[in-house]
Amino acid sequence: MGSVHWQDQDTSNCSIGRTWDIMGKPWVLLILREVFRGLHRFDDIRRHLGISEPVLSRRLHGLVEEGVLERRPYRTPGNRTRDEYHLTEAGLELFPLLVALKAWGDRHLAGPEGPATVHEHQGCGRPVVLELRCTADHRLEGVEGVEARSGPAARALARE
Amino acid sequence: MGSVHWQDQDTSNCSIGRTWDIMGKPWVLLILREVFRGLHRFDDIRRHLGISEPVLSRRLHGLVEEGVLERRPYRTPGNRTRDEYHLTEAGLELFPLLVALKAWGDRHLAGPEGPATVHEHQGCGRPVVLELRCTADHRLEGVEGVEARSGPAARALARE
DNA sequence: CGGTATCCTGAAAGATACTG
DNA sequence: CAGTATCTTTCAGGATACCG
Repeated sequence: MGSVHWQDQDTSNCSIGRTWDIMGKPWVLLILREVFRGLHRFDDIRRHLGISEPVLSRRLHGLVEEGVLERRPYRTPGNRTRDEYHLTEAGLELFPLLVALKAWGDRHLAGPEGPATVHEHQGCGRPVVLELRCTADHRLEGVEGVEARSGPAARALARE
Repeated sequence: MGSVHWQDQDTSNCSIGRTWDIMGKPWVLLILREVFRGLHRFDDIRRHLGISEPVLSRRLHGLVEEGVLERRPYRTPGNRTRDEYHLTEAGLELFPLLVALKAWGDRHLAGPEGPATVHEHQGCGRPVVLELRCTADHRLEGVEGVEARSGPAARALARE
């Protein structure tokens, strides 16, 4: 069978689209930002974001189901145990996504004062940046130099 | 008190929120994915995504306005000139964002066949990856080792 | 405090028809 | 081909009330 022409590929099975199906819902990325910042409890997140309870509840459930967050029981003295929401291994791997979002915003949308938060390498104290490189350790300056090719799961686009 | 619609919330002080205000709208990232893939014309994008014309039109206008895309006139023989949509400098800088999205999806949501597209370093042929490092060139393995601190534009959270 | 159930509402996606 | 205008409809977020 002939190879699929690159522009006729069906993108519905694309990883960007799939990830987007989870992360693209309203509030999700903002919720994750708060969890990365160290907020783990329902009401803390709710108050910081100004999100309504039902939506926050729904989103947290969804993220637990997707394996991005996990419940972790805790109890404050005198109260029954409750659940905190923490990032799973998979969730922690979303950090670059947030960094990418933040980096672009810092560069193109920041106010005159600069960013509200900075990420530093602990100990070293230098700013953290995202870098594109290949596995042979060549640094890439941007999209030029990158070639997109059909992968194993490429499918042809259905004709109309 | 006037309620704040979720898209009008005060994200003005956070780069993630600001970027999200643009990129978080439905279809936007998928549209950009197509443009990065080399699709530049209205109908091509429309057919590949299955998006409705009014929405595509609105999104393209928005992205032009935000400085992410620019119109570039072209003409096919015998027809009047039309516009293609191309990434601006700022738009090209969104590439890491798409890579981050794709990388996470490849790792956590891919089917058994693997990814539908692969990005390679041109010439070298090795896969392209996104790496977190600090400006002193220390490679970071993830969020551990990253310290988030208040930046110049930090503001206190308004009391309720 | 940490949610769930219900209802209401509005924004925005899609279908369709039309235009240059 | 590249859109715009209009209309309909759906869906999801917010308010509110309530429960363990």
